[in-house]
Amino acid sequence: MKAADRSRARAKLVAWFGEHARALPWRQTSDPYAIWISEVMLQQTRVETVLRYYDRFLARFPTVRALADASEDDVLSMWSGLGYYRRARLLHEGVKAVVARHGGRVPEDAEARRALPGVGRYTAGAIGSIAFDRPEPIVDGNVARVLSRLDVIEHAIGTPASEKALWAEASAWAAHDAPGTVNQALMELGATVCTPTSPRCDACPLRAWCGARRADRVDELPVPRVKKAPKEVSVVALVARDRAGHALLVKHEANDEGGLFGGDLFKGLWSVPMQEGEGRGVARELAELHGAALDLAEPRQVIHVLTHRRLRVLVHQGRIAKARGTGRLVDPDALDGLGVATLTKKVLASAR
DNA sequence: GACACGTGGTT
DNA sequence: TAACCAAGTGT
Repeated sequence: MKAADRSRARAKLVAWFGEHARALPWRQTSDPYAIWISEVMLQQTRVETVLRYYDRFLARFPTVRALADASEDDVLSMWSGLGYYRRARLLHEGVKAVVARHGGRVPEDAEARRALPGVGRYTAGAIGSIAFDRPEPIVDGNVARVLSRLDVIEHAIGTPASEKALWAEASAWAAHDAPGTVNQALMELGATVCTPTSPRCDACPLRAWCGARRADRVDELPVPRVKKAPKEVSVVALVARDRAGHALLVKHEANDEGGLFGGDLFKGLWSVPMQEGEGRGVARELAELHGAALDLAEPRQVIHVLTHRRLRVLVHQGRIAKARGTGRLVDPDALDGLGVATLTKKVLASAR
């Protein structure tokens, strides 16, 4: 888009945002720490979902120092159910780095911000523009869609050519007054008007400058990247209870055995013993490993879909007297305060 | 550069 | 209902 057009379009967009911006909690603050939290929570996650976590998380960890001083267990417990748990671990590392390197203040310097764990190009730009009013660009899924349509960018999303064009254009949009407002307005437009399907072009403040609309190609843009179908994986889970009905939970740590649960998946979270595989033999191994006795009952099935995997979990039941090692016996109805993935809750619910 | 990393809502 | 997708990052 030409600079003169962009200038008029920006003014129009900012005016539109002034009228139509949703009143979201992270828009009521200029605290860079609070904005950082919101940006990390919002990664690949819907606003409505984040609304259930944001205030609670900030109340528990109101400052950089409060979060830096917390245990990873406590951080993950407040993140429980939000998904992409590595975000929480990296955020925790990030605030610790802010304490260690920057005296507990989120750095205004762009390079210093970008160097923090869990702070990539997008998050650095979001904090910089929104909290510090610095002319730094952002490109998230919304901005990518808006700019792809506006400028008729035909390269598939995620390709180097597309990234280059989008960040260049986003830089031009942000290189003026009120970059934080401009950036948020671009995202808000993508979230509420320039939507993936059924965009409301009639209500769009930028329709006069939209190349896709002019060419009647709004539905063709942006060009999606090709995705592979999730692989189906069989998993055996063991719900072993003591006489009080408490179930054995073990902390999920990376190991060198590889396989589905040998990597970063659910790392640091508590779960019932699980192992890739199928059949009663695998269940018996799991039970033996943890000092439990396997029940005769047929396993229940739980389907849980991740981004790249479709998990078919067969939930076996067993009995146990005492937890070994780092295991703990936990009341399945009192999981608050524990970092637990939704999969674990589904597995426990299937075996009640 | 492709892939791993969660979950829930929408179509 | 299967597919898609939502304010990405790290390896």
